[in-house]
Amino acid sequence: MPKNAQDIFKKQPPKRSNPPAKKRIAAALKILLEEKDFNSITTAEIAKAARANEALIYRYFGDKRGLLHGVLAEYLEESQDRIRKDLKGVKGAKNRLRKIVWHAFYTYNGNRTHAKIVLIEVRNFNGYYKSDTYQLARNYSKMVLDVLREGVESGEFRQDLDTKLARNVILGGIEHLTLPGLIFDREIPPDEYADFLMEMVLSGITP
Amino acid sequence: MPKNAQDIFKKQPPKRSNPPAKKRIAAALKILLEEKDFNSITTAEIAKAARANEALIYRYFGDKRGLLHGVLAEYLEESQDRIRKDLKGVKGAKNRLRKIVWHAFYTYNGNRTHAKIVLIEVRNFNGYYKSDTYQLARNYSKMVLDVLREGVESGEFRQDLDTKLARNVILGGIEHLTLPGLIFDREIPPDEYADFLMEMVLSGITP
Amino acid sequence: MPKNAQDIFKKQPPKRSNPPAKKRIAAALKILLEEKDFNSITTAEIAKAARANEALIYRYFGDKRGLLHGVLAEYLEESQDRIRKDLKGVKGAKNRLRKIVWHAFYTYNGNRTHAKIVLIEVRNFNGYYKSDTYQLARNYSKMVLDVLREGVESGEFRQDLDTKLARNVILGGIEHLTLPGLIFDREIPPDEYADFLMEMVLSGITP
Amino acid sequence: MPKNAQDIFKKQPPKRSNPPAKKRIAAALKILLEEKDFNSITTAEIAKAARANEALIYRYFGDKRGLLHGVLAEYLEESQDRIRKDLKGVKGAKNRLRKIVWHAFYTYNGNRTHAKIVLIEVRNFNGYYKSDTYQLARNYSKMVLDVLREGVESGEFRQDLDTKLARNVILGGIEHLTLPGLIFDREIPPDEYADFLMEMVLSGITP
DNA sequence: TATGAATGAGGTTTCATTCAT
DNA sequence: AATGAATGAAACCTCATTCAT
Repeated sequence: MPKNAQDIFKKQPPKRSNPPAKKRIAAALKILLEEKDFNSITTAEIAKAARANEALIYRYFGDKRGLLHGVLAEYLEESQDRIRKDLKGVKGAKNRLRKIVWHAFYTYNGNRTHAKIVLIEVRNFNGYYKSDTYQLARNYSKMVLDVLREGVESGEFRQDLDTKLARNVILGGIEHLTLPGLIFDREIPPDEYADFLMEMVLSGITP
Repeated sequence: MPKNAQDIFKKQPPKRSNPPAKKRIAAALKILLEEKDFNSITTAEIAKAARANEALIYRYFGDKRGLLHGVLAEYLEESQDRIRKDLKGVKGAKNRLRKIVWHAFYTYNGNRTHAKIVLIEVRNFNGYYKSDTYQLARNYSKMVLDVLREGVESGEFRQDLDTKLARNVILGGIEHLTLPGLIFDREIPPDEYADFLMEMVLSGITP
Repeated sequence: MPKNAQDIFKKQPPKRSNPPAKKRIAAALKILLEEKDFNSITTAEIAKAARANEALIYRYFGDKRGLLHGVLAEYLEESQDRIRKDLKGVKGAKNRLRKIVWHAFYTYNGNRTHAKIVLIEVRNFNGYYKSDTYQLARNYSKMVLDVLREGVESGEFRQDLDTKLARNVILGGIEHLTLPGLIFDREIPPDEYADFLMEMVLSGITP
Repeated sequence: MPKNAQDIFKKQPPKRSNPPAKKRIAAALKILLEEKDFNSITTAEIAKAARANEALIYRYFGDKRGLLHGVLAEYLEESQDRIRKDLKGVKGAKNRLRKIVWHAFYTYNGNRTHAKIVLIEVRNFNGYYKSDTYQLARNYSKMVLDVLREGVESGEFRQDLDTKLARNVILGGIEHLTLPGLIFDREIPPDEYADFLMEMVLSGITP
């Protein structure tokens, strides 16, 4: 969004009322999500935490659910940007795959809110799988698939590998390993989990 | 409208011999929990499903949360009874431990509602860890601890084993393995998971 | 001293047995409808006027619209009962038709709220034409049709009369004549209007 | 749906002589009034349809109601100009009266929005009868009165005619005949209705 | 002239809970 | 033991209107 770019150059020191309510609202939800689940957070609470008028939630995000999607979309964009950047220097399908997987654990570990939204909150919503946000979420899935295909082409992975199936196993594995840490509020060690998952998967993937 | 259904029960002579409303209410909640989470179930819904008056929930269980605890307590008693019975003929700490662990997976797999309450719903409540129900839940934890101590005494397990820590690892492992199956509604194979967990744990426990 | 008559109508704080809130709510809406249109009446206003809790509107009538339908249904039943009773002694299709038409004007004139609901408010609602209340409203239409058919059989009306069309003309005429009086709050003289409409219609109907 | 309204004002070429926002706002309301009643139209909707900022409604028209009055005033001026023009060549009180009456039906039939505002929307507002717009609306009433007086003077109408009363009867008749067509969205045939009304009125007026 | 941001008051509706009998 | 009636608090959401620029 060009809005972001503008804001960087805006005069921020002089006036305190500069951060627009939209940002404050999104930020407020993020903070509140650390403590309770989305359904038990009220719009009044969000507005109060954001020092914004309740109606602005509806102006900016359509409705309460839209706000959650908005927050998720932000997270997804950020993390996918970071992955793409980090992936730049990495050569070889295995290495790239490990980087991607590691990134998932790393992100989920460092940003529990992001993790909770993706793995728990959003699944309740009917419309989610038709939403724009879901399309964003699929980018990640696409990255994994692409790397798998690369690996098959380069000979790093089995020629007869069913890449889509393999992708599902990998994504399922990530969820599998992340969830307990998320719910019971324990560490989700990225290196350990990434190694574990890679080891499991590679023994079935590599030729 | 289900008014008709109610009337059937209403017009009965003041003789008490039918299944009391208390049981019907608990049963109703169990059924409803199969489909939605506790917070989205309303007391009106419960009462209707139980063909009971809403106020009876409060007479019998104090409040909505009390009802959940009541249901959980029932489940816990049942399953702990079953474990104790099943454990009768089993000799040896390892065997007994495996039985206990297997039972957990078996119960969670067969009774998702039980699993959900224990692993998800109940954790939201502040008072839970001071409740009677929590004491019941600790019995299970106690069983594991006792078996571990037995094993240490009998020499089946390492003499220097920190039994409390080991218990936590085991209970954590059970949760760990159960949760994804629960959330994503997949199978929780008791034998496979019990074997897996025992193998992992034993290599660290046995002398 | 015996309790004075006033107590019957006044609110009786110590003991209940008041007319139940459901009735008070319906009555309150009726009164409010005399002064403003349905959309500008708030549920809070209704509840206050009924000295009842706002939530009871939803318990008893489902929603605000349901309340309007409830009130209308009451009116329809009352007035149709009265027509049927009044029609008992009347012989001859013409006479019966006049009685029915006269009744419409008489009812609309005496009960502006009834008239407003039927002729104005209810038409905005999408579901109306599929509602039970609409079926009730059709009874009236059915009465007119039946009388027209009687008249055709008895020879009072033309043998080749399209009774359905004639019914529509008559009902349209009633609305046509009623509306201005309704909107501009003028008299809707039943005799005069009934005569006028009958004369217009009969000259096209009689053989 | 109001989407249509938006499209009407689609991206216009960057001509500088654009109709200013004030006109676009008034035009937008006119279009929206064809589909829903004034109360269900939101200022946001109006602004969007007009591709104007919501606040401009307040700059140009004071408030939402002021906008309605503005639109009505426009209509009234247009139609009264037309009447005056059409009346130029017409001789004789009867003929002039018929022309005026005919014009009312003609205008109402061709411009439902105009009709709705005059006959329905505006009557809810308390202040209306003290507003400038109401004074405009009285011009029409004045025209009728003037023609009646002319007729009395010229001997075309009874010498003892109560012209004010007669005016009311005529205006009432126009409303009487217009409303049903308006509400039930049927034709309002100007010739037929004008003839009918004139005939009714004249037989009581002519000496 | 025009705008984006913000707001307060109020809308309908839901729900856990209590009370009188 | 059981019920129907009632309730208060809060939920999500809408809208006309104002303000700073």
